[in-house]
Amino acid sequence: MKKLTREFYCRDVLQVAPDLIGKVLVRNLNGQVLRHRIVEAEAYRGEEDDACHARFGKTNRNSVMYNAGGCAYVYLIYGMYWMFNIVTGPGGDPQAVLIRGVDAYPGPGKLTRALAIDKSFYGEDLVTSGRIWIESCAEQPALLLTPRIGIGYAGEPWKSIAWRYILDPRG
DNA sequence: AGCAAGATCGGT
DNA sequence: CCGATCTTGCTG
Repeated sequence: MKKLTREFYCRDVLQVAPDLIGKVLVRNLNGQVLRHRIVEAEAYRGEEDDACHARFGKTNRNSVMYNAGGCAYVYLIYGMYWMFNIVTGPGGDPQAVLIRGVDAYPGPGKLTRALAIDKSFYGEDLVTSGRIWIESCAEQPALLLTPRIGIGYAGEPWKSIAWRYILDPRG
């Protein structure tokens, strides 16, 4: 189990997002180390992606998406759930992977609640952080692809593109 | 300065 | 299907 490096995250989001499935999200909660396998993720790719938070350009909320890969993009949705994303790409182009589920906690709002991830993680660097990072696993598991969830506001083709990656339950 | 909508979830 | 709950960013 090796901690993922900067190079892993600095690739295009369409390479990183599927590669994150099966990897282990590690959270050090005041000395208690929680480890969970990532089972669901989605890619958000650039200002031209009509579902991406950067579709209107750089704003205060999404500014961290323009960083080089490896840091966290955390935001509040519906006034009560924190969404945990990982920025990808070489920098300059806003990209991020939304972590939508881990083994014990399916659902993006549930996993942030269980792992105590909140606004204080905005911009946290997963390459150097001592409280959250990701480790590699033995082998790349089989995946299923579907369109992204909860982005009905987006137009075509963005609404229908299969940029949601799920661990294949059949292995 | 005001307001509508949101990358969700849990209970009817 | 609907309400909770509050930040964001668009519009005027």
